[in-house]
Amino acid sequence: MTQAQTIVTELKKRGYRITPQREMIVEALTRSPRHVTAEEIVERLREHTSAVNIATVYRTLELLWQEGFARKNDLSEGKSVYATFQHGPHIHLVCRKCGRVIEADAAVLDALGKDLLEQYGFQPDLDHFSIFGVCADCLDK
Amino acid sequence: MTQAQTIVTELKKRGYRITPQREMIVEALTRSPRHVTAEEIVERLREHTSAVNIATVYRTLELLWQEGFARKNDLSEGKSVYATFQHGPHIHLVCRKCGRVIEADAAVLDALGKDLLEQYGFQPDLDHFSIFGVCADCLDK
DNA sequence: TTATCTATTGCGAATAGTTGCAATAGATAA
DNA sequence: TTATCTATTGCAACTATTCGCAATAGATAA
Repeated sequence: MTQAQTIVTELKKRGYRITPQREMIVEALTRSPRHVTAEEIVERLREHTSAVNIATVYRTLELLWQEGFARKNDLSEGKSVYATFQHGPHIHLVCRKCGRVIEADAAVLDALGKDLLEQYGFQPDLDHFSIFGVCADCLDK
Repeated sequence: MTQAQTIVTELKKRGYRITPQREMIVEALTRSPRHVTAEEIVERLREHTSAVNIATVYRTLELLWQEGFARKNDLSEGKSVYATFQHGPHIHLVCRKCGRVIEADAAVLDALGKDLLEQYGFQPDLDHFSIFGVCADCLDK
């Protein structure tokens, strides 16, 4: 069973209807080795089939995010990127001076995740996570 | 010397030109007791003077953020909010299920900030910070 | 003061993402 | 199967934000 099939089955179990559009979007997302934007998903689908409307792609990605099957990430590039969990957890350190994105090990967030759960009962999404700030190069200047 | 004057003086010292628009935007931002959107700034300014263009407001807020005089925050409400440092540090826990925003003490991030600086030379902006996840109520369901 | 240089503004167009609504089509039960 | 209910889609309009470019106006030096 592919990852896409697993997700679709689980969505159905949760009461969502399974449409060809949703199947194709989930398929495209799970096949992506990296983060993708909604626009990229539409382009990829256009290669195989008559286009799926971009509003549907946004709605489906939002659904997948809400249901915990995808990560949503704002890299401050003016658009959101989405991904499934295939590639290992990591966080993005985004420099607000030069815009550079450093990939850091998600392990630095372990303690934070534990605290938030214990103190606030809040389960944070801590992989594929963005933190804004100033990078080493820009600090020197 | 007001906070607005301090910021404007410092901007000038860093080589930026001081325009009436920038002065008014900084003034409006520092007077705001809460987070504000670019649109709210424009409305506030319209009360006193002929309107400042919204593109200028966006550009100025971006500048203030880059220079470290303002926080920029995405609450996943479809718009960014900005604030200065007058009100104490806190973080937002945004539930991706119900959209609820919980304000948490920024102290939970102290250890993280230290780690990022030591391991990556990265100085993160950790007050007025958003973390997405699932809140206690939605976890129960 | 005045001239000069170029950063900043305003405008309108472009991009990213969302939303209301009527039409379509999954899912369920008969 | 077929009918029914309503979730989902597509479309077009709308909101938030950015960008290119010509006009304007701070800052500096003469």
